[in-house]
Amino acid sequence: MEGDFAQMEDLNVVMRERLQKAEELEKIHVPLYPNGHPVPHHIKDLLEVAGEKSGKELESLGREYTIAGRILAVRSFGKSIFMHVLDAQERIQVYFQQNHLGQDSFSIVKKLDIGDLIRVTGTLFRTRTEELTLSVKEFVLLSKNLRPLPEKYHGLKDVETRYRQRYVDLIVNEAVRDTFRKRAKIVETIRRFLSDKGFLEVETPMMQPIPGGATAKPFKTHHKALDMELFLRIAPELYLKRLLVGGFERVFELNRNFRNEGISTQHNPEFTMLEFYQAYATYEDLMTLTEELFVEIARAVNEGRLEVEYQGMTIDLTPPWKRYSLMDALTQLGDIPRESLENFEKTIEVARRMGIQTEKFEGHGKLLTKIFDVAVEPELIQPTFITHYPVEVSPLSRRNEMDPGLTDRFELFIAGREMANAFSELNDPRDQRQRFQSQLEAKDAGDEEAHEMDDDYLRALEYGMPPAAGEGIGIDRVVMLFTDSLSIRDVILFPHLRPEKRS
RNA sequence: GGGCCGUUAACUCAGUAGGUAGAGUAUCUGCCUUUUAAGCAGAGAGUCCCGCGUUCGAGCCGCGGACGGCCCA
Repeated sequence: MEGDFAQMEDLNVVMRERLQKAEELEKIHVPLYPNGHPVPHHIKDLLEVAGEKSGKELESLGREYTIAGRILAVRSFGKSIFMHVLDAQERIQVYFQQNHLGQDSFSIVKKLDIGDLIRVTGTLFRTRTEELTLSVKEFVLLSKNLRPLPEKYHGLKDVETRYRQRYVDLIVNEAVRDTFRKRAKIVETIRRFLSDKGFLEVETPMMQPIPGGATAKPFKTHHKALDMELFLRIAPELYLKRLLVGGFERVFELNRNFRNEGISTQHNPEFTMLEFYQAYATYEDLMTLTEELFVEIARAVNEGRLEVEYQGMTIDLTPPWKRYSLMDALTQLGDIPRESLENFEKTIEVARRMGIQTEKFEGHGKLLTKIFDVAVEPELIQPTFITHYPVEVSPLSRRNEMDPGLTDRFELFIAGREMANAFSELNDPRDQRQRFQSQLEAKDAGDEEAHEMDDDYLRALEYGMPPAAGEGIGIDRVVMLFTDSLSIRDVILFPHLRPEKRS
């Protein structure tokens, strides 16, 4: 194997020296990548044990601990060496002394590099500056570093490198580790919240013959053996509602969707979505449930506080949140006179004046939402539900009983962004068929994002779907909110980037 | 897709008027047994993103391209 090292590319001077050092270690029978060295403690445990104990108290304990981690810093004196070691949660200083270890062993310590993974066993004490430190009695090199870590003080800043080599970003940037721990905590909280309420977690197809449940451009793929076209899902919605027909009354799925659209600070081609469906509930029930869920998340990751600092704004999640119908939002928050939105012609005029591009296939309802996106959405900093979207833009939502041109639907906005979309579900197969039909007409007129006809979904509805409400929540955006992240790429471990060019 | 900005040593960054590149960290050598951005002395390290052009001469100016960031659609 050792010969292969020579084949590693772009060997700079530092790497060549590390390789040489590694080979010297092998020559004196120090394995570079051994296994079978169990690690009974975490640094966190040592910090807990030490607590406020004085150096004397610690030394009188005399107890030995074994931890493992990555060397982050080395301060070497002639016959003693300090290092900082980082494990999955914490870091601690370790101290090697020649007269404790013996000359042979100490000469190996001197060959250790920043970036190496080591296991150390020793006792706790405090230095003159009261820093908790492990005095090493025994150590094992667990994995040799050949590629130097970024600078210890400024760390890794280059955004491109941080995304491409997230492993390095995670090693050197504590805040990044925190963000992804928080992300995990949020996901865990959501799962527990729903499962406590009797929701069943399910997995439905990511590869779908008909991409449905949302209006978006799909990714296309191909199944060789079946010689058929498949699409990566843009939403799990229609499958989850088939499960309501099947008799599960509460289901959820928390997983990836794929949309073949532009990339921005708000959009990654694959993103994580929660969708849940509850039989016998309405969209109004889900507004309350959503408030509850966000409170639960805040309790878990925001030290229980309902005020979240986001990009200099203070967002107050205390329920109940404001509610406006789309039309009220346009007139009251957007300051657009109601008369000028009452029909298609007048609304086109408003859109033109605001510099909004319109397409031939877009009707009155679509225009209203486009005006909303420009005039109202960015202003919705505090959590706000916008309700009663037009049927035209809601092909899967139940009609409002008072006004059949509108739907029993809401979207949730926080910090000027859409966070959730929910509605009472359309379960009348006759109406659903007509809605699909008008989507097909929009498609023929050039709307690439129009919904497809899905005959099996209609067949399912014909068996009878319980009245229900369903909701989708963009998990990446929720994580952005709670981690004060400006870009979606900061909450996705490996965001999509163009391929690195091979030099 | 459009606009603006960026790309220089492994990392963080300087770079004079256009005269073939510099610091700190990291690395190596020497000294050093409680340091912590350890210290002191010395050394090595570059496809200045790529290509073409202007020029006696380009990291720097012009054009084209790649990748990335932010904003807009």
